[in-house]
Amino acid sequence: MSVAAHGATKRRIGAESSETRALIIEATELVIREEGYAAASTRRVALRADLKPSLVHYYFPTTDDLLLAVFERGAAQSDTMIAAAIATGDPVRALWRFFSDESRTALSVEYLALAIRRPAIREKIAAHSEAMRTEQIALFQRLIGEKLAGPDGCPPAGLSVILAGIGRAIFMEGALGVTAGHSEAIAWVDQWLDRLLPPVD
Amino acid sequence: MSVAAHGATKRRIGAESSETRALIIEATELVIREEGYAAASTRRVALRADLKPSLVHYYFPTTDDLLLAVFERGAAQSDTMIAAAIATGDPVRALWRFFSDESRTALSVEYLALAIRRPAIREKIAAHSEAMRTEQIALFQRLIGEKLAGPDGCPPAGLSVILAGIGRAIFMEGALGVTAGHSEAIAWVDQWLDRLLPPVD
Amino acid sequence: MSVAAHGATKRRIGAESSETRALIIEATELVIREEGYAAASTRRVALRADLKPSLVHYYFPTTDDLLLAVFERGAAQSDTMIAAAIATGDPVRALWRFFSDESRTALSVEYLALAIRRPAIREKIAAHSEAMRTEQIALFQRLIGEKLAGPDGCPPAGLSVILAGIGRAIFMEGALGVTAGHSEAIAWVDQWLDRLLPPVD
Amino acid sequence: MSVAAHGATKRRIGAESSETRALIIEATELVIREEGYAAASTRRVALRADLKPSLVHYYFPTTDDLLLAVFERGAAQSDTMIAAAIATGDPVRALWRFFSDESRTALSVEYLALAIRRPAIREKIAAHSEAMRTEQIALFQRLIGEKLAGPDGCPPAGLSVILAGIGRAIFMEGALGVTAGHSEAIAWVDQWLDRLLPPVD
DNA sequence: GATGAATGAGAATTCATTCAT
DNA sequence: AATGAATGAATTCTCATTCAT
Repeated sequence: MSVAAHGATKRRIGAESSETRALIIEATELVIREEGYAAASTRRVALRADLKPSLVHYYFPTTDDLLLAVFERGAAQSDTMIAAAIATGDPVRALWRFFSDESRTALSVEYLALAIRRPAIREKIAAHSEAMRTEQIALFQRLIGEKLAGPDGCPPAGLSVILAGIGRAIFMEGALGVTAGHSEAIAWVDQWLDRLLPPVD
Repeated sequence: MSVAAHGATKRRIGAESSETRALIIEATELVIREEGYAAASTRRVALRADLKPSLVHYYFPTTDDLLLAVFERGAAQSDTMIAAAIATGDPVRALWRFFSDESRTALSVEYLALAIRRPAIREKIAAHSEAMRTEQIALFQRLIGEKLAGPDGCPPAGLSVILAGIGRAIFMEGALGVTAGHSEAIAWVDQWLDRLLPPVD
Repeated sequence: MSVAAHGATKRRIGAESSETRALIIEATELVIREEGYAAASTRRVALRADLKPSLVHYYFPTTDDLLLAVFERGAAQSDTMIAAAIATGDPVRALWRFFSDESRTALSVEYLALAIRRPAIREKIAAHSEAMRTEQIALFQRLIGEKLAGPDGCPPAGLSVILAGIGRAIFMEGALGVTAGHSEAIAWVDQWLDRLLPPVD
Repeated sequence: MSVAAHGATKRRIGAESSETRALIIEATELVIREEGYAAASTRRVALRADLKPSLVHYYFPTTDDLLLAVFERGAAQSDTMIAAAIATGDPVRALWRFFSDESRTALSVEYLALAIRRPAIREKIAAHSEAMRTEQIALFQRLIGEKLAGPDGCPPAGLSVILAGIGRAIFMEGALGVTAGHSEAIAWVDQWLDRLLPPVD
């Protein structure tokens, strides 16, 4: 995710490497996580980071700049986690676990809401989602490509959508306090994956 | 305390039937749909409805009151659509169609985001989600209860979560412009349902 | 206090005798007592009286009309209490007791604040204060007129100011939580009155 | 948590020394004096100071912050005046003069009304009143402590309450236009003080 | 690098008042 | 006698952003 590195779209004071910059991004993510994206204002971020509001603007001239940076950092972390999952001996199940309970999911819902309101960010989010999807499809292709023909089988592309969708649904409903059917859905996915990818013991 | 003869106890200004009231709710839903729930401010709603902001407050003293009314109307519409789906000869597939492409889904995502931030509304949304889920589980139980044992089978409760989750994921990603894997996921669900509930032709 | 009776200054719907009218006045005094005069708005009064806001305006076209009516009722009650005090065998001490702990004092502070903001009401309050003072001076004149010459003595007019002032000060400070010196001041007044008006036993 | 290096912890925007800050406080006091504490709104203060309302909020985030600052400045001025009074050769009479005609009294009544409604301010005002009282009691103790036994005598603590109470009453009534008995009360206090503290000529 | 000052816009309410029925 | 609807003004507060130092 070196998307921002080449940039300087307008003016980009505050080197990418600045500690203060990192502090601000960290604080922003915290605010979003705790109070929602709508609360990610210059003021509140500054308060949380124990910095002056002006300093936030010094590093991130516009709110979009800030939000974008936060998203990019989050996306990079997400990428790292996914890469780690893929690097395990059982990538599909590791991904499924990532989708269904990783704390990243909380943020991804906020980003989604954010995307609807901020065109500048929407693009980045869409690009990142697309890239993740493409990568996963390739992975699944390698791993279960030949299973497609089975009566139970699923195209790799579909599998990615299905796992991500069910995982996110469980998280989102859980946030609301709705849990009926969750354990059944999880159990079904587990068994389904067992059929698609018999666990090697 | 028989003082309350004139009865303003709950100040339900603007009878449920008021035209203006309906107009405001309509405008609010439009705003939410187009600009996200965070945009549902008195001002913007009034602008869209071509009314004075004060009038919006006359009918809905607080923003929560307004948002709640909008959600309730939407939930009622949703209920009607679901009832219609259930009343068809093929309720499961009708529901799946409802989940995956009904325009209601757009709003349901906004409501979800809303619920996370507004406790007053969260309760209502959670209650409604829960009720929908319960109803669907009962329905699926009746229709596919005996299929549970099959190798492909799925507990009714899980099925509700899975269909809703995949449908919502497809819609949400679609809103972002991400579509990879969607048709494959839809095709898979269709075939899966064919196995669970062989279509009667 | 039949000041308002002849009136009809603008329009005076809602006969003086109406029960609803009395209810509104009662509710307004309650609101003022509990939340201060600034809270005495049409809405809040209506809420407290469990009436529709419009009805309050029906009886009291303007807020000044309402506030005036409330003050007048309060002044009348105050007058009654003072008359009762005077009718006792020991009018001066009864008055002193009235000044120093009657719940009326709470309201009188609010009315004072009110007077500063509402010229229409200021006049009435000033007139009432003046009348009370005049009446008391006459009373004190009758009772202690001859004491003036004593080394300890006090002109009747001054006595009225002094007793009212000390009483009000004790109440106002008490509302703040400041009580240092209060019991000493009260004791002093008691002894002073004993010297001015030896208690007849 | 050594993060707080840059230190915005308490966000004390606008150093105590700022000219604008002083201007706002000055304007607020003027508004309170002329229109009562309830009129001390952002808008009106800004108007009086010929500043934008936002700027007032920049210096005083909440109305309580503003009101508190104004009170504190006033209290400081009051303290200075009292200190000056005490420093004269005849502190009791100087204090009595301060109580009965200093323009500060006008504000102190407003503050009192304010204190009843604003808990945040109440504390400060109560603390200040208490401190003033304590200081005066000590002073009076030193000056007239031995007079306590006299037939005319008054405990120092009571004296403070009495002088302040009568002074404030005269001022408050004066503001309403009521003056009957004032000169008599003042004359009586003067003579009383002469007996308690024979003037040294 | 960093920061204080300033500002215009907008948000959520509250209110008094008017009017038509 | 009573009431629902409507409205303009005010209030408190939050925010993004600009600018000068």
